[in-house]
Amino acid sequence: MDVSYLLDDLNDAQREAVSAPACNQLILAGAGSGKTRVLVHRIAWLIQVEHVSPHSIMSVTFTNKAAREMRGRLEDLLDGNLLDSNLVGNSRSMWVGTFHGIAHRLLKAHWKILNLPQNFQILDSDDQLRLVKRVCQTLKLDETKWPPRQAQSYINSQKDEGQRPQYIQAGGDPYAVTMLQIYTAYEEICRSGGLVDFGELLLRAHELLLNNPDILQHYQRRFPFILVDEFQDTNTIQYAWLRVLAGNTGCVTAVGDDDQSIYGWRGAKIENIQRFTDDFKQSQTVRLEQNYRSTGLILKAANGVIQNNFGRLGKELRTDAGDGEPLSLYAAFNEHDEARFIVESIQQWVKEGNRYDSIAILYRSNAQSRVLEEALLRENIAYRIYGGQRFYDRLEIKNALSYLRLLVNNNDDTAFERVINTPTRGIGGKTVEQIRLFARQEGCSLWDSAQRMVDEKILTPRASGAVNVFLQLIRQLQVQTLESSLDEQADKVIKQSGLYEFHKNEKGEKGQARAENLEELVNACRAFNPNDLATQTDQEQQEDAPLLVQFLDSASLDAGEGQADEFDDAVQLMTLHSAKGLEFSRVFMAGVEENLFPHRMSADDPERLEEERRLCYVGITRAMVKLTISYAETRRMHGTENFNRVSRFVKEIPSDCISEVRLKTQIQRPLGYNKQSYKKPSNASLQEKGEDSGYYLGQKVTHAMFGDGAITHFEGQENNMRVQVNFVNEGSKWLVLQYANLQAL
DNA sequence: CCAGGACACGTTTTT
DNA sequence: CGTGTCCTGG
Repeated sequence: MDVSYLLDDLNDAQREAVSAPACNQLILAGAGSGKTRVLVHRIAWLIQVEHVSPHSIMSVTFTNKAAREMRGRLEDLLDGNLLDSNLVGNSRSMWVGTFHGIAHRLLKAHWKILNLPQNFQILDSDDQLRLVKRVCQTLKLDETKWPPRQAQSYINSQKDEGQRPQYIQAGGDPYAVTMLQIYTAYEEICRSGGLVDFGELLLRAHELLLNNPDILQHYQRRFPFILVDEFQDTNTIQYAWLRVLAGNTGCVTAVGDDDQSIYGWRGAKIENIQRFTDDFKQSQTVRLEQNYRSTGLILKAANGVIQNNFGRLGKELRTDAGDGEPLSLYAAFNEHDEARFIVESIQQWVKEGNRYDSIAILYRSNAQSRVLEEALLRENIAYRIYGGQRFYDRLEIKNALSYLRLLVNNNDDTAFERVINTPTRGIGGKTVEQIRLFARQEGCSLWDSAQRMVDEKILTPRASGAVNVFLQLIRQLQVQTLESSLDEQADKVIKQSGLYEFHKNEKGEKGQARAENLEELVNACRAFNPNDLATQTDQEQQEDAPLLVQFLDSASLDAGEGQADEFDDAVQLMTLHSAKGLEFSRVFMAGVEENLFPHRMSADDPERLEEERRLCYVGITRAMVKLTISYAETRRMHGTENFNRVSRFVKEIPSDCISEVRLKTQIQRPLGYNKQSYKKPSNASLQEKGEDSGYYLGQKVTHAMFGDGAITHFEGQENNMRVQVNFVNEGSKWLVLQYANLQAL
């Protein structure tokens, strides 16, 4: 059998990883080093050379997008080259999915032993927050003192750490005591209502294996080969689950990059990748350091920055490509100047024959996008913002899905509450509260409670009528869509419930957009094919659930990225976090200033600072051809002017990689402009400070080394006072007044 | 029900 | 400054 296609076109390190005889393997894959390719070829190698049945392989990712890509590329590779068609068919029996998707599947298969209802509901973070709010109300907690959001994140981080409430020691700490109280009550509601949040999926999947030796043994035999992508992003419970599942016999291939670990703040443990070789015995480590994405100078800059981190597993990117253009650094006066500069550079780049969609503008925080958008809008440049609200999280979509969920299961209280008065049908909060109360008394669902309150005439005639209309509507839809296809079903539901009209009539462009999204949902239903799911169905599952149920489950676990509106040729705007995994010919990193990047909140904790540095490394390595870094000397944040210095990360870039962009015209900042922006500073006026010093804004001065210039900013007081001077020949500089020895002109 | 005002808040985000 | 949330009065 000719398997050369599996190793052709790979470099030495890649070949070593693909053909490794070792059981456990850690693949440290630098940015742009062909990671997915290696992973896919490794799986194909196992199947074709090691004769591992696809049935025995599990491949785990973090996002559905990654899972889909993995399966797609694997099928492409195998379809073209596998002669044994039996194996091709079998490749579908491999499990490829997200941690959550696979956990969900385990819970679905073993619902009985887990004491879950067969049709347990998945709570997304929105549902979860509503529930936490209700718990706080029930416990009569002051919402201002104990914000439900905080409680929610407490619960989630406890679950990420594998902590059940009964094992948490609150001690005498009133914060911990209250949080624990909420957690405990929340969990009780979830248990009795058959509700499972995202963290619970992982926690239950872990407990399932831990507490049931026979089930564990079954899966250990079934999956002797496990591959995990983005291993540096695993959290405590995911790592624990993997260790249990692998046991002493399973072979784990972990692919990741400790230098790209940027999700510590949501529970990811970089330690997991660092301790892999200790916990998974006799593993071999392969480093993929050859980069196929960026020019030499971009990589040199990236390496220069990341080498300032301690405790790295060690890796240095290299390329056969030439140096390329140096990085550019632009010191803007303020965020508007920065945006203007970026837009002009974009226009220039496009004039040189490049497309808009080869460009990305990356920033640390979402708030930065507004000014950039305005500048793009002014010049009529199409742009797309990544990572806004996700499709299945949108209000109108959640409403539509709630109707569908009610059709499947009348007793779905979360869905019931959501749509009983959406669109408005005269059922107010008081009526709903009564229904809720009665349900609690009788220990029944909201649906049953509502039905009985109508039947037994407990409600006022008016409320009763309205509630009955709602109950009838749902029943009617149930009957009418019995024979319908999924998309017909969705279409009928959104139209006949009045949801479509309701959203369409919302004022402004919002109505239009929401109506379009609802139509898009129908399209998504039409396109839905359970076989496309990254997690496949197989014989172990007793019987296939109805299509609608499968669709709803997949909607709960998938952001629905495909449904986002995409422009053809647009500049891409996104945070540095959402840029991970992507690449662009031309990258702008904006707002690279102290206090913004690294963010103020991370600056004094060394570990968090290192994570910021990794984020910077991620940003730099997105660029293929040209990287431009910019920062603003003045930036308006939260309504006040901030004077930030260039980020320490810029100083970590070797100086021969980067060239500073000079202003095209000197005295770019007309003094009137500056004065204007200083008209309304609050009491501690900067102008006053300036006057204290004997200098004034706009003052022409001369400096022994830098020549002539004009004062544009003041900062600090007395001995620490610094002034910013825009020099005719040297550009703008901050100087400590005490030492600068300026001469007034 | 909804418009409008007071008020709080202000990294990063997937499932 | 800007946005989102909550509350109130019509």
